[in-house]
Amino acid sequence: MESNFHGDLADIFRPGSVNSGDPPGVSEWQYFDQSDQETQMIQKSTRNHDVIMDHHQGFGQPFTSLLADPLILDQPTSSTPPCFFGTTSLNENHKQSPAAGRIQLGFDDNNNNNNNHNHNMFSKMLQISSKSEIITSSSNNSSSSSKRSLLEASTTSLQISSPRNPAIKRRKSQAKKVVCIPAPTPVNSRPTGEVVPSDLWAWRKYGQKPIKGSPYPRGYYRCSSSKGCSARKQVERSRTDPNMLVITYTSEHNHPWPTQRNALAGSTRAPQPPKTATETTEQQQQQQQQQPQKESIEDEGSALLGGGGIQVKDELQVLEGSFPQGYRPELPGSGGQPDDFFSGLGEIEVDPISMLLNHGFLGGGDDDEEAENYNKDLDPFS
DNA sequence: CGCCTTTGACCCGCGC
DNA sequence: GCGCGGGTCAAAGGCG
Repeated sequence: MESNFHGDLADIFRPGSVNSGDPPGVSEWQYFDQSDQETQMIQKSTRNHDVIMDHHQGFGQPFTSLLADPLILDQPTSSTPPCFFGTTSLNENHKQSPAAGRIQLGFDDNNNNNNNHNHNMFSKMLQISSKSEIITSSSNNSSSSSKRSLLEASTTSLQISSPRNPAIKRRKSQAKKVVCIPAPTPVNSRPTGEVVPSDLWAWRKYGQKPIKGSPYPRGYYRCSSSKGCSARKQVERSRTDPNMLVITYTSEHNHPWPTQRNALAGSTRAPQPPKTATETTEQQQQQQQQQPQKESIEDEGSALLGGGGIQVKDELQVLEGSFPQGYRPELPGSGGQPDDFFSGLGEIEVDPISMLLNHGFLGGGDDDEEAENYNKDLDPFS
């Protein structure tokens, strides 16, 4: 696996069979060189799921550590990853352009499971191919039953393709990684309406643009954990499924994990438009529940990116152990509030500690270097 | 004070 | 070459 590793954003991985001792579907990774992606179209449906991800620290360790991200790896109670992790040089994954990559959402387009985000955030998948459109499995020939079977079979299909020209020449053709995560449901959302699978980086929103053809704007974030860090990401709702958020990572973090989130200073507030400043939490919550589809993505993005809010900061302190290096979904009922977090834990089917243990992050794991680093630097229990 | 979000303007890649 | 549209900049204002 190291032989082909180029160390660039194009290097992607999937569960394979490399390491031993890790939980099934967790340890074994194969990487794909982007140059081969065009011909190495990955389309696989296995009892385990395919996850394509970055091997090195591209986009920061959140990706690197996805090897151990409980959201992505096999869960004892869930079998499909919450989203797709892949690399694409294409800017507009949604654009139905021949040059764009193709993302296929493998979940039921009828949103039959949308209400199950709280309990099965992992029951969705994406496919990427060389044509850039997001299509749901329902748009295929697959019947709803077959789709259901697909989910219930705990399979994940994934297609990845490279851009026509693997060379990174221009901004729009930069290698990117696209992550799709379930958008919040009203029940699962914070008072401001956003889900908080925030990673450990501090992100600062620097722009937002309406995207043509999409009713949802796209938020632009850059890493604020370190000055000069070029890591960026974009957050937008999926057009095909508003319940999914599409996060596109660009560039890499050029700094280690932020052990102290000084960058979050001044961000200890939930992002709220001025008009809602006087609203009570209950009022906001009611509004979110009443109009969940109308909520703007920027709030979610802010939460996703750790862009602000004391909720995020506190969660970082609490959740780092549970979701050490990847995304941390807003837990059911947590509302993003630290006080509610543990109540939300009650709905978790898997003990976070167990998850850590299972993934080798605490104690008995392999001498996984990242796990060690985690234990040193991020383990709140140490 | 420092960092945040917001938002209009500007830049620039890309297709025609 | 032109225009569209995505990406970025930077000023303004807010919050802890």
